[in-house]
Amino acid sequence: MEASSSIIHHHRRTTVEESESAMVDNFSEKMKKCQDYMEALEEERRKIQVFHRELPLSLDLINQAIDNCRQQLESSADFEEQTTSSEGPVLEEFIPLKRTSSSDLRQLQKSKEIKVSNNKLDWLKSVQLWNQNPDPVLKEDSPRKTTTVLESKKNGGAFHPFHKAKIPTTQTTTTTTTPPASMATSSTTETVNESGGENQNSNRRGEDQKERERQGVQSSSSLRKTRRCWSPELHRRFLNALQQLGGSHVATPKQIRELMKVDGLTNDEVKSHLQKYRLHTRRPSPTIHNNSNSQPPQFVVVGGIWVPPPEYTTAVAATAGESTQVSCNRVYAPVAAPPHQSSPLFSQQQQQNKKLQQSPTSPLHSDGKSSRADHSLGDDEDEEVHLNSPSISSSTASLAL
DNA sequence: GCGCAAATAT
DNA sequence: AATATTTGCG
Repeated sequence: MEASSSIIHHHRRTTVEESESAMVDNFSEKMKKCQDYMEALEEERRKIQVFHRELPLSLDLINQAIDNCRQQLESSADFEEQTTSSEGPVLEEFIPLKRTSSSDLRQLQKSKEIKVSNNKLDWLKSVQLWNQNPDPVLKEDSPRKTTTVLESKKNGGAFHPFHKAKIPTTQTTTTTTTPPASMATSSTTETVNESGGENQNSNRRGEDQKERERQGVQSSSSLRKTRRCWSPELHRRFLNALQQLGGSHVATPKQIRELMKVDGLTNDEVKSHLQKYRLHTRRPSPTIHNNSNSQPPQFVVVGGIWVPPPEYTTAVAATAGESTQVSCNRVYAPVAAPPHQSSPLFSQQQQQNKKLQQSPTSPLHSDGKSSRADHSLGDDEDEEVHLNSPSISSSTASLAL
C-alpha cells in the first residue's frame, strides 16, 4: 500500500507538471520521468500482483496508471508537440471506473503464474495490506468521540464485487445492491451502515431494507446468510463496545451490538464474532510453538494474552479509504492491558469508558448462566481494548477519489 | 439471549 | 489446511 500511494502522489505531481508547464525543453525530461514512473509502477504491480485478490483495486489502479503512462508515452512520441496542452493523453484522475482491459488480462494471467507462497510471506512482513478490505460506509454516531478521529475516508469509488449468495441446490438471483436511494430516516439515532462489503460511497437506504438486501431476499429458509465481513471499522466498533462493557468476557452479544450502533448487524453475528474474539484472545495455546526458529515473533504474549504485531487499528485507518474485497480476516487486535495503563498513548479515550453495566438493577445475564461473571480464573479480566494510536501515514487516504 | 461446537464457506 | 462465519442445540 505504502508504495502504491506514493506512486499515486508522484503520479499526480507529474500530471500537474505536465499540464502546467508546457515548456518544450522539458519534453525529453518528461519522457524520461514517464518511463521511470512506468517502471516503478510495473515493479509495484509485480508486488501487488501477489495480492491481486486482496487488492484488486490497487491492481486496477496500477494497471490503469501504467496504461495511461504508456499511452502518454506513445502519443508523445507521435506528436512531440502536444505535450503542452497535455490534457489529451491521459493521466487525468484515477477514477477507478473499470478495469483496463488489456492490463487486466495480463494481470490475471500473471497472477496465476506466480507462485505466491514464498513471495507472499516476504511481503506480508513488509507491507500491511492485511486490513485491506471492504470498508463499508460508516456513519459515526454522536456518542463516539473516541479514537476515531482519523476515521477513514470512505471508499473512493471502490466497489466490491458483491458477495453472491450462492447455494448449491437452486439459486438464481442474488444480492444486487442498488436500491433507490431514499433516506430521510437518519434522524436521531445515526447508525453505521454496514452492508457487508458491498456498498458504495454514500449509499444510504432505508435502514430496514438493508439487511434484507444484504441477505438477498431469501424467501425460503434454506439459504445461508451471506457472510458478514468484519471490516476493520466494524471490528473497531466491536472493540469499542467491548471496552465500554468491560471486556469480552462480561460483554454480551446483544449489549455489544447495541453499542456498536451498526445497523444490519445482527446479534448472531456479534455473538459469533465475540466467540471468535474470545478464542483468539485467550491462551495463545498450541498452534504456533515453533519458537526455536529464526523468525522474530510476529506477536508477543503479554501477560498471557495474545498481542498482535503492530497496530491493527492504525493500519486500518491509513488504508480504510481503499477498497477491495479482501478477506476481512486478521482483524484481531486483542488486547491486553492490566489495570494500569499509564502509557499516555491510550489515556485519552480509554478512561472515559466506565463499566456502565453493573448498575443497581441490571441482571446482566438473566438466565442461569451467571457463572461467567467471575473472572476468578484471571484469564481475562484484565482485558482492555487498545484502540489505535493515531499516527502512521494516512497518505493513502488522499487516494480516495 | 447466551455460549459452545459442528457445519460450511472462503 | 486453516480460518472465518453461520447454524443448531441445550
